[in-house]
Amino acid sequence: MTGLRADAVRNRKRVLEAARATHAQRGTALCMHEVARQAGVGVGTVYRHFSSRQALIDAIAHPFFERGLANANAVARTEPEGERFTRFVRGFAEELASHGVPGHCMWDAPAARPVRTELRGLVAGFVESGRCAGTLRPDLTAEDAFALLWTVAMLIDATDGQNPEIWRRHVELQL
Amino acid sequence: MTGLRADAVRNRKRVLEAARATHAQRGTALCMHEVARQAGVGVGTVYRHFSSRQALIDAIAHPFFERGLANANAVARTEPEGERFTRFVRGFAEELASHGVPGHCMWDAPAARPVRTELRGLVAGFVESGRCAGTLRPDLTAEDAFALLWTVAMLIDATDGQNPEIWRRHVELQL
DNA sequence: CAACCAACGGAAGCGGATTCCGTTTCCGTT
DNA sequence: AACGGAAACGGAATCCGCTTCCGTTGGTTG
Repeated sequence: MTGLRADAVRNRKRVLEAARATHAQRGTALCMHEVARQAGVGVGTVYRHFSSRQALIDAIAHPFFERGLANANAVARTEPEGERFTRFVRGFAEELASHGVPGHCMWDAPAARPVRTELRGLVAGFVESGRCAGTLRPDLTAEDAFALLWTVAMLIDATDGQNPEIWRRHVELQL
Repeated sequence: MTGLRADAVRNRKRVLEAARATHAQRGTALCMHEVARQAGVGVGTVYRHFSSRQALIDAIAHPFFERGLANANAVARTEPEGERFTRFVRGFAEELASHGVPGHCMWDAPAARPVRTELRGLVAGFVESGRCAGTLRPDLTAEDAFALLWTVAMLIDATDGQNPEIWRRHVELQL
């Protein structure tokens, strides 16, 4: 019982689907009326469920964050200490590229706040492990690591998934 | 003789000045009417001289590119081979940060095309020198170097000149 | 089944870029 | 010096997308 009326639940789902579809072809340039039309609802309805364009985009990106977090946890559990950071970064980059999520959402989306915090903790752990294991330079901070993730995300955004060469090399050079 | 009428020359200059002023306080969020008002001309005039908002921003960024190029040339002339690339990157970053130019202009602006090409050549040279001198890893390509410059620019943009710590560390880590 | 209120739809409002065209200003010519 | 046409100008009008508002609809509950 979410407290939402049945039709509201249905519409919310439709809007999200339409948004994903539109986002898949228009990217972040999706437009609210278009989404509404495709969902078969009025714009007002889109706005009741997602308070702004950005909020909608954030919502689209959300499952991606979840997955990123799950990955990080898996890495923390299964990878050897020295490899955690590098494996995580690679996985993160691949996922980002194949998913077409605008990288900046990751850092801006209020919705992603808790995920981000948790991720930050995990990454800090990876960095620490890597330093101890001697596979990462000893002066690398968690901040640096996050900045690195950020640049990777931006690079992927910018090349729009095309040209995997460029960002793959960037990732490898860094590591 | 530019072929431009005297008033056109005068107005173009005024518009550019107003645009710089507005850009200085509003950043890339500058608005065409505001610029027009401040220049004491109509919006139509702004558009005759700069075909779009983006074109205007590019124009503002132009002197910065020129300076970057001049710097690169200076570096090529005066710095020891092994230091060229790192010195250039540092200078470039500092300039970018203090000038408040949106980094992406550097890469997108059609106006910056020739500058970009020339810069690319110079940077390729720096990379080559650095590799020969043994101060850069031997597998670093000119492409990589450009990607690196790009990420630095983006990082600076993102922190908006604030937080020099972050990007300075990023630069140093890379080098 | 009636009454209430959550949800809906989409027209209207708004802000900012861009266009259009009637008016004004320059400048080479006579 | 004054004429005529090309070059520039100004700014109202248009376009476009996000967001708000409010009258209507139709689930839900007693």
